[in-house]
Amino acid sequence: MDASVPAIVINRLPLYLRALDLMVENDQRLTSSQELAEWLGISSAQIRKDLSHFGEFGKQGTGYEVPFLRDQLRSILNVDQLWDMAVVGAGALGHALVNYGGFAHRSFRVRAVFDVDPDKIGQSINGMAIESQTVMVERLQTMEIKIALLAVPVRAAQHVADLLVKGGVRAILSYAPITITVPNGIQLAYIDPVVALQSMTYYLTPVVT
Amino acid sequence: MDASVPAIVINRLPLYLRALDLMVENDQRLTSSQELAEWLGISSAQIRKDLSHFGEFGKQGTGYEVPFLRDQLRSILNVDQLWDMAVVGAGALGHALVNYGGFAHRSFRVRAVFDVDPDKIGQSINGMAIESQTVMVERLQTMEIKIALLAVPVRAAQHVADLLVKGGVRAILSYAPITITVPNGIQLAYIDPVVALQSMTYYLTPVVT
DNA sequence: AGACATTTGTGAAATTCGACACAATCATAT
DNA sequence: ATATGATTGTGTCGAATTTCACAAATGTCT
Ligand SMILES: NC(=O)c1ccc[n+]([C@@H]2O[C@H](COP(=O)([O-])OP(=O)(O)OC[C@H]3O[C@@H](n4cnc5c(N)ncnc54)[C@H](O)[C@@H]3O)[C@@H](O)[C@H]2O)c1
Ligand SMILES: NC(=O)c1ccc[n+]([C@@H]2O[C@H](COP(=O)([O-])OP(=O)(O)OC[C@H]3O[C@@H](n4cnc5c(N)ncnc54)[C@H](O)[C@@H]3O)[C@@H](O)[C@H]2O)c1
Repeated sequence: MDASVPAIVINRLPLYLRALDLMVENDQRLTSSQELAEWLGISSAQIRKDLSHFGEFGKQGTGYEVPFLRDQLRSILNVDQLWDMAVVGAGALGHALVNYGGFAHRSFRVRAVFDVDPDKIGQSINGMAIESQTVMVERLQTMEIKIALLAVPVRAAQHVADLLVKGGVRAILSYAPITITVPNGIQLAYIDPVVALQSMTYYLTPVVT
Repeated sequence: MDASVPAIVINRLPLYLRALDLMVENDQRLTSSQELAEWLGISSAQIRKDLSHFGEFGKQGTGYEVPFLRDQLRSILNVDQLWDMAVVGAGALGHALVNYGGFAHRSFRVRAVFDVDPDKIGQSINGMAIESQTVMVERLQTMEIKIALLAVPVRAAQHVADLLVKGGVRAILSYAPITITVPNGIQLAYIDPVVALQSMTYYLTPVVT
């Protein structure tokens, strides 16, 4: 039970939770740090140490009760509630995100979509109307949306991020491949496939041509 | 010039490269570890240390020549060549990936798309025909594709990954939210927005209802 | 009941990583 | 020519992180 748990530990918890979700789906009752470790490709000691920051969840000689540990992790990560999200940018990626069926059972749902393109505004995706960016700040506030997925072009990303913060958003997951600046206390994460790819090509032998 | 550079260092290099690409676009000639550090939100010493693993690229009192450093990073990361990629799974996400215009100028391009759905096979995305998964292994080999983007449902992910490896693919970027097992030497990375979101909600105050 | 096999939680050791601080170097101005 | 200001590359150290290893606890088997 630490005062402050290292971010690197927090970043692993969702992976533990993901593995546990799968086990619950398969009606698996018990697991162990070793089983989790093998599945995730890390050491069992690390898993035990990580969990020990938050309490004692296992039983010696037995391991962990899967549904119990899952609930504990959900509670720790504040995903024992359903979080409403906004998607900004109703382009190719925005469409995929709004239609994505993988959010709901993992504690998130898209409740609003915004764009600037007049041709797109008013259209609907998955039964949800695309709203104008001009009403975004106000809508975010009234809907009390705290999380946004940013799927706009690079040139608009910082501006939109500023508006999101103005609308009361507290966490932004940006798909735009550019560094964004947000006030202290606002959570920010990036998803950039090219960054992931370029880390892998380092280890690949270049193609001889 | 180390024998083996820590993976954590390698993972930062693409971020440096991304920042440098932006500077090149703005015709900026010179930069410094300090400027890069501010932009990326890390310390300047870290950037210098990271780069020092590979050589001396800067000039004291001046900093780094932007185009030169960019080229060096490209060379280090093996992205001074264009890598061909396959996309597997022509669903919502697969479509967005195939249409994505952000790969080309960052050293990647999608050259093949595979799916199992008979309704989708034969259709084309962005001028590229969706091919049957039954010919995938063979096609990967003849096209000498070494990188794949995995955008299939969870239940198919491990099976498709096995096929990719059989086809000679050496690096897989999986969007399926499940752990995949690959042989030693095969690069594997994941993109899971929910994992990113759940790390952020840890820091958010739960909504009171 | 007692022996045995497991597995947790955690101090301690080992390792990895990042921050600091500064000599060396370069450009520029006077 | 010299002084000045800026910035790199790196040795050193402290902090952060991971691994080790084991006592304690639990369930099972005979
Ligand atoms: N498509 C992909 O697979 C993919 C992959 C990785 C990253 N990305 C990134 O995600 C972002 C979106 O990609 P995309 O392929 O969907 O692009 P896109 O061009 O298809 O869509 C962008 C959308 O954003 C809207 N937009 C522009 N300015 C806006 C603003 N100020 N406010 C609200 N909406 C605005 C546009 O009208 C458009 O509908 C880009 O930054 C891209 O680099 C995309
Ligand atoms: N859509 C998103 O924004 C999003 C976001 C994050 C992660 N994901 C993940 O990406 C994957 C794809 O998501 P999606 O929304 O595009 O789903 P989707 O259902 O729209 O598309 C999946 C496609 O994969 C094809 N497929 C199924 N089995 C296959 C096989 N064995 N070989 C080849 N193709 C096969 C299907 O025919 C379908 O076209 C899923 O694992 C999903 O969890 C999607």
